[in-house]
Amino acid sequence: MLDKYNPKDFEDKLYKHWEEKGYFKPSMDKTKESYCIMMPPPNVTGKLHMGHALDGTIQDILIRFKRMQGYNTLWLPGSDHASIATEMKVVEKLKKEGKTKYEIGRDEFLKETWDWTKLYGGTIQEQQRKLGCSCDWDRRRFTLDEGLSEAVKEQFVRLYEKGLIYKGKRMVNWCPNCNTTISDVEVEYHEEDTHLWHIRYKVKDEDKYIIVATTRPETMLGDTAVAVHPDDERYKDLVGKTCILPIMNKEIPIIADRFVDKEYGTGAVKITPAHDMNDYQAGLRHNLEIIEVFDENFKMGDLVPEYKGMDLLEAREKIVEKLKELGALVKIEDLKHNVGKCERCKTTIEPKISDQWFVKMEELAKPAIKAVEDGEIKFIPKKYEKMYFNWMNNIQDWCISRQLWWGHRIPAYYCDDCGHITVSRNEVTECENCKSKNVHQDEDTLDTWFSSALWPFSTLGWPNTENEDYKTFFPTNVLVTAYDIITFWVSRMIVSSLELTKENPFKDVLIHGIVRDSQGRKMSKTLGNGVDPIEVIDKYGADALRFSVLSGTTMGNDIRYMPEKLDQASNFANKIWNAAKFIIMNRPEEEKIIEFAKRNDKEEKLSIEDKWILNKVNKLIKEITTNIEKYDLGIAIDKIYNFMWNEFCDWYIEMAKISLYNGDEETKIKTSYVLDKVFRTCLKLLHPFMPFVTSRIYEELVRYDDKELMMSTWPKEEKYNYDKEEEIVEKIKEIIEKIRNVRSTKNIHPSRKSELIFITNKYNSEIKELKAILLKLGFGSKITIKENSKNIPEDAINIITEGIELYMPLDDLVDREEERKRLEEEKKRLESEVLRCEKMLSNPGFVNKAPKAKVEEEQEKLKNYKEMLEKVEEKLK
RNA sequence: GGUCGCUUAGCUCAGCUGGGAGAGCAUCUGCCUUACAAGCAGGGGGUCACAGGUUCGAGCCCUGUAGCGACCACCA
Repeated sequence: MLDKYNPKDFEDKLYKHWEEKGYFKPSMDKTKESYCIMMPPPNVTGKLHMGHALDGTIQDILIRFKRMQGYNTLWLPGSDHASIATEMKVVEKLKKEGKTKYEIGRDEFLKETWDWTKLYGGTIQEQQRKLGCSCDWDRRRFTLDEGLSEAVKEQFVRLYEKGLIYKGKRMVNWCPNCNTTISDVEVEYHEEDTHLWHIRYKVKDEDKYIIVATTRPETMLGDTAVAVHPDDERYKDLVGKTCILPIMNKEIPIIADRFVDKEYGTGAVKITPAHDMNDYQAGLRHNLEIIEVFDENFKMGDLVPEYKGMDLLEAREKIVEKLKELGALVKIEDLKHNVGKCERCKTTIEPKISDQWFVKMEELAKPAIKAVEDGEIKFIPKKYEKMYFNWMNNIQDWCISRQLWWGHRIPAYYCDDCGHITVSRNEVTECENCKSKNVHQDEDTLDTWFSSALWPFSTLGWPNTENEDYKTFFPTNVLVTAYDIITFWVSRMIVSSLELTKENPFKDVLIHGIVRDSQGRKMSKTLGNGVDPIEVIDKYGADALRFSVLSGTTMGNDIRYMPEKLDQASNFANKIWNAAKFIIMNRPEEEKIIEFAKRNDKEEKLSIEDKWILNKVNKLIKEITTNIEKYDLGIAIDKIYNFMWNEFCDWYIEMAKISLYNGDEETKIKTSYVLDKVFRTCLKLLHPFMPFVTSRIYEELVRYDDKELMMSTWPKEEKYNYDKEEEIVEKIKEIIEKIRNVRSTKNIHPSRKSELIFITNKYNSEIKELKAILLKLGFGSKITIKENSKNIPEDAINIITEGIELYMPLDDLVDREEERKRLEEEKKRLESEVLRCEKMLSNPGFVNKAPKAKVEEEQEKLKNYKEMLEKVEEKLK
């Protein structure tokens, strides 16, 4: 029995039950088409945030929908080792204990980290369970699992053997705090107030100076050139000469290079190849010496003994002072400057030259671009394809090595004797070149994305492609994620999959937006404006949370978290809960309903309103199915909401009360049957969106079989022929609404009924048939049907609609003056409608060029408006 | 700087291949009608950012302007 709606009473219980029953597992039915989604793996030690809640809800809807449609569905969950994030947390923990990772050593550190992930690794999964995610937990994977680690090695070795992975000296972003390389996409730029120091370098053997502008005077010690733009008239005669670097008193060349911006600063720039990306590139072009100014800890090196060991900012001051002394400092300009910061720890990024591993991307990108161009992989919404192409067409080589311990260690082994590098799937103990036993493995690990790029297939056992899961579920169907990782992740999955499996990893890429706070700001730890989905679930229930992140949204657009929406959602859950209570409360014995359902002549027993609601829910099935297939989830859920609340509860249940309260036994059974059927269909359509409340209610409906809602079949459209009935009931609804409107504006108490006098020759029998409904919902005391307006009390309220005219005698309650005013306004309205139609129809362009149906529609409207207008005018005489 | 988006009711957002502007919340009025006051019934409220253009017809298509946002690149 249903008591009061309280999600806590059943949500956890139901989830446990589903899991125990094994409902989340694929059926592995060979006769059925498979449908597979790989859940984007959250950080192993992460906590669920609103983004996950949205992402999980969308995927769960798709999986539950396809499961009900009979597909062999797999939704595979898992987690990501998140090298930097996790390692930093453990480093912090060690710091609190007064230790560093170097002190305890690599093995001990990894052990600590595994313990850490085991301690916190289950949190997010428990939270996903609370959300209702129907994923197959037994198949969950972790990027550092044995199998997945094999896959990572396989990818590395294959790409290396094809010459697509290389080791190179490159200028990389170095975070001095994390002590690791950071990829370009992990650098955030923040604007800072700083200065532009103008320093003059004396041109050798001439009485001229060249003035350079720099934001980092401390790097000048490592300058190996000064560059100007080749077309810059100011400096043309200096190119090819040399100048003297102050402090160092060293001769450096003046070169011309196109990368220099003539307009910026002085148009002349100092070149420090060791500490600036552009300078490094320029250095390569001009064969400049690379002189490092800093040591490996980013303190001053020993170029000038005086500064050795100094902090960079301190050194900057000293050097500026010194330049002042030397008269080399021309001026200091204030400047707002974008400084690269580490995304995680916010430390200023230093460009650094180091040995790194790279993946050559240009060739790999080509088939990945083509797959999307050819429509084999579709982005939804399509606009994100542009983002993808934009990235892929300007692709840079991917730096995959990280100076971290937590992750997949690079399977490259160096020979201490001959320097040869051996790359292998297996541990190497002997140099393949010189057979020396003095080999050691690369100390670095691989970028986390290098392993998550394999997620769609490494999780299914790849490189073993002969196993059942791989054969059944790969390629997968849809990838669901937010737009912010299209470049990091989606693009790399497509690349890796096409290279390694020769298949597209998925068919559709469903992109959703980001959940923002109520003021539209990104939710972030530093702002402290994050909303904990678990707190929301505790307060409103998982169904409400799921509803609130989807209702009224569009795929790809950001979503603002609005607590009011949760009220709407739980009100809705409560509403259908109460509708269920009503249906059950007034229901005859179930057997009688089941028996009725089996009758061949049951259609004959149905009333107009039964056929109306059946026809409407039938159309709804089609619409919702199409909407979900097109990923229009926000539209779908709002349509179900609207149908259940406004059509089913507000209209059909109110109509059904008449039969249930006053009808005979057979009518009651018939009505209960229709209530059950329509409501059951709605629950099925709603189930993917709000799985808990729908399942709980479904248990209480008539039990035709033992199937639970989530394992029941998705409703199919019936071949009804009830359009006429639908039209009639809609007409009656229109009349009832007009009656209510008039009564409401006149403040007539509901208890005050009136006679309803209809004048019609079109809807005669229908009015008779729907008499009880008109009386109840239209506050009628009696219904009379006439053919003309003779003998009707003069002061009766008059309502005119297309085909039906209605009079309500309410003598003492009617103010004649007011009633006249009301009719005047109605007249005005109709006149403007007539005018509008006439205007359109008198436009030859419209009549000649618009589709015929549209023209006829307008002609029909004009006719009806004119008829109604005549009647109103007559009334006003 | 490049690319992509957004601008619709007081607020948050929908609006399908162009054919009379919608929802939720808020607000106002009237109702405790035996599923639900977490409710029922009714109402008010919009120059669809601005300016042009295409079209018989534009919230929707094209061009431009303004404001906001995201991503990429980069600023010596």
